Amino acid sequence: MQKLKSSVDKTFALLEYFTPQKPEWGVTELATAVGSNKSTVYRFLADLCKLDILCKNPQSDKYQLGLKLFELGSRVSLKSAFVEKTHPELQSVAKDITETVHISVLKNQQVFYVDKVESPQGLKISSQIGSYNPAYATALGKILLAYLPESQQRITTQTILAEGKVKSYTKNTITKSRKLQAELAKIKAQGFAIDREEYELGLICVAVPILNQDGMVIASLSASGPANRFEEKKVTRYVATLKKGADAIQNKIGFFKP
Amino acid sequence: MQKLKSSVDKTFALLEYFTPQKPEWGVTELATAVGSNKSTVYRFLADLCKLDILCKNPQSDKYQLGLKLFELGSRVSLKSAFVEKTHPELQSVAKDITETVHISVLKNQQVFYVDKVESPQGLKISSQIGSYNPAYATALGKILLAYLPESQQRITTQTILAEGKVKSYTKNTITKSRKLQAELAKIKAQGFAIDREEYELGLICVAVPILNQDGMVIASLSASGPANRFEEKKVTRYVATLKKGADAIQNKIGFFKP
DNA sequence: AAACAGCGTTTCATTATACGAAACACTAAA
DNA sequence: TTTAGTGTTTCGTATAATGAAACGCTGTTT
Repeated sequence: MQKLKSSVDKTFALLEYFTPQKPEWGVTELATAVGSNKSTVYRFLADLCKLDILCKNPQSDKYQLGLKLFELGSRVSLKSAFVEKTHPELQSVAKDITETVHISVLKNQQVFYVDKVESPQGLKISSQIGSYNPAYATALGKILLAYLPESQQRITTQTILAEGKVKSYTKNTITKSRKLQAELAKIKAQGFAIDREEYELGLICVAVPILNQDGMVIASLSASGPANRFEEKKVTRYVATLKKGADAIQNKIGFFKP
Repeated sequence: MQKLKSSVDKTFALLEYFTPQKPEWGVTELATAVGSNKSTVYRFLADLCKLDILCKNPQSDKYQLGLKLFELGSRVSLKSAFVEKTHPELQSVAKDITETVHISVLKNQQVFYVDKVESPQGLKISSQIGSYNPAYATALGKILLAYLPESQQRITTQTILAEGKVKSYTKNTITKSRKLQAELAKIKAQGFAIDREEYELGLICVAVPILNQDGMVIASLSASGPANRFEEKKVTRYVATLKKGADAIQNKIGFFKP
């Protein structure tokens, strides 16, 4: 918190600490976590509380994210213009495939999870709407990269694979530029991407692109579940269902500028 | 913007201007709207843009709410702990009734819309998740008031009906304290609330309470649609379906502290 | 073409406000 | 009673926010 200059930066740096993993903070612990003064943090929290951006959990007497953020989040055009229209399609795809279905966009060279419909089955992957995952290690991400215009794809993959930025999540993770390029070419040729435990062991994911009327990729749609449920013959059926869903979504949203 | 002291206040005061009705702002127009200096507003917008709280629409070159807010909104415990669990129930109720279904909580003595599932029919009401409506003029709100503990109900209704705060939205809107008290008593006796064009002409809404294990009301569930579709005999069936849905939700969420 | 008007953006001296050390008020445990 | 841990308030100082003005664009008007 010491290097950030503007109050705006400081405010949202504080809010970033409120994660699903640690949704509640006391004044002192947060102050030590951000390396800032107790009274400074207190004033921020108190101000944010007055605005309902934060609120105090009466049980624990600690601060947590408040309803105002929920409201502002609902106002984001992505939410109101996109999710509300596409959600029913996700549902019908999820119902058909009986695996968890995600829709994502490329944001800051990463996969940004926009919406999901969970598998009705007990064993399912956990994911957080509004969170990020690496593009090169997921089917959703590889689709988004594969369908990028050529020049943009070159720049993006270079940035992503820059030294020190790649991480091998599993033994299957693609970390070499050569291999990624070949993979992206293959994906574009076949029209879908598959992630065979490249991000998490035991997790397989199939994804297809969602294009706008100009043929630009704007999002990707996926089904994911435990590896043992994803037999080869099922994949073909899943891809077909996903493609049908992607088509329906394309028709619903018409054009869209992310 | 001139009276607000802290930067936190100023930041969120600015964000409040980005509504569904006016989701995009230029620097100059926003500066004049808030009555502040152009460069001040510019710095705020630029800072917020860097953080993805806002982003620039490439088409219009104006600012709009960004993905970071979407992310933060998704992190609010109400969203992750409540909506994700209750949404499937809303769906099955909506499917059964074929009208738009809402779930709401009482916040600042108003009805706060937490989630909705829209009617599949063409003619349906429009509403914004994360927005507020007056409690005394809606079925959702009247339910929330009716099931409040007696002492709290007295205080809340007094505050709500304080001079100058009540507004007659239609000729049916309840604005008199006496009448509201009688209505709330009736609602609690019959177990559901109905709003016959009290908030908007042509709009009817039926609502039931969602209680926690201590018998405290924590939310309300409703079906709403055009008046001509809400015949008397249907209402009974709707109430039954809503009650079943409310029961299912109560079992799913167990206890909950709003 | 030149002048104009409308933006968003940058600059910089002034001043308001955010800052942190310390004190204070609680609560719960030793 | 002491101690240690909270959250909260105070107040002089340091710093970052402020607004007038200038700048650099763009498209329009003369």
